[in-house]
Amino acid sequence: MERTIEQIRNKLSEKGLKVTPQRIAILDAIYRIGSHPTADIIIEYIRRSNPNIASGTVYKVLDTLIENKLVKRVTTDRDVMRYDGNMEKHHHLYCVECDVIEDYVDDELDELLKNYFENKNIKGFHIKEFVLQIKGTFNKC
Amino acid sequence: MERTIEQIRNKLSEKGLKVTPQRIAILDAIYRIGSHPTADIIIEYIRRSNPNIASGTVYKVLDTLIENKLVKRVTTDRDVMRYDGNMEKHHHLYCVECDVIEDYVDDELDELLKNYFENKNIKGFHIKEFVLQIKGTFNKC
DNA sequence: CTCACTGCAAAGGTTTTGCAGTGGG
DNA sequence: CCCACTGCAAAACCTTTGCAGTGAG
Repeated sequence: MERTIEQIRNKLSEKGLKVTPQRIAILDAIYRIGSHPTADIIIEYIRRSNPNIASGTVYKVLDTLIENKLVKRVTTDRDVMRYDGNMEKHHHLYCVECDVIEDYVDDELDELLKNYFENKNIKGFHIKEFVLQIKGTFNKC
Repeated sequence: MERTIEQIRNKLSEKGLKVTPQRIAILDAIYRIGSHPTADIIIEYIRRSNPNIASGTVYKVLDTLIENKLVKRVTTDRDVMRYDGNMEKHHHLYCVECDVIEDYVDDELDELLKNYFENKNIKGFHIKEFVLQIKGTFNKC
């Protein structure tokens, strides 16, 4: 995944979005922070270099980025939303100790699930996507 | 899963919890509503027969039930929490159209995943549990 | 230039907290 | 009886919204 400022500008304009400093900063923050940050962590991160960004703006931009498939929400069983800038097909490792969420990419697994459910045919339901949460602990925890 | 009032009383006292009318009502509501309700739906449901229950109480009781493994949080990418009274190992079908979440029990799938990851051995991570979200649409949607 | 975007501040919705009073064991 | 639990109300949070002003194309 390419992530220089120039490449962020390109991603935005490819989607027909105006390339504003705020949008660049938010995408850049998500990429740099890496660990599926909350809106609040993104806001704090950006304010270090750009103290004037409004939190309302961050939420609006995140919605826009999600609509335009540049960012995904990460599902958790907490009530604070977390965001993910990796748009490749992947799953997540959830640490139940420290709340860290790490990407887990595994094409073989996707193939396995796809095949399994093709034969399974759940009645009355049409599958679009799988999201596997792998919960456990990192050794360092 | 047994769910009469008497059985609910037993579940509570087995965990060493005081058997209060509020706790019974909340567990009973979750079982009866079935469809992974929000706290708000639980509160409305209970108030029909017990108008005096405080919403703070419901949240406190839900936390207690979760700590004592009588209820689980359901993972979603929304900011409202949903609750699940089915403590058997199972996964969920998520309808992206109508927000319905339905239980999906499949021991064969659990076996498949268990075996797959036993050989896989993710470095630095110790797996405790899998949660598979199966996203799609019900035919009626 | 113009319309989409931002900043600001207020409002909305959900969940948590503190405390006095109650009731289950 | 006593301590855990409940009701009530306020507060804390996170997120959304409205609007006037700004700036990207």
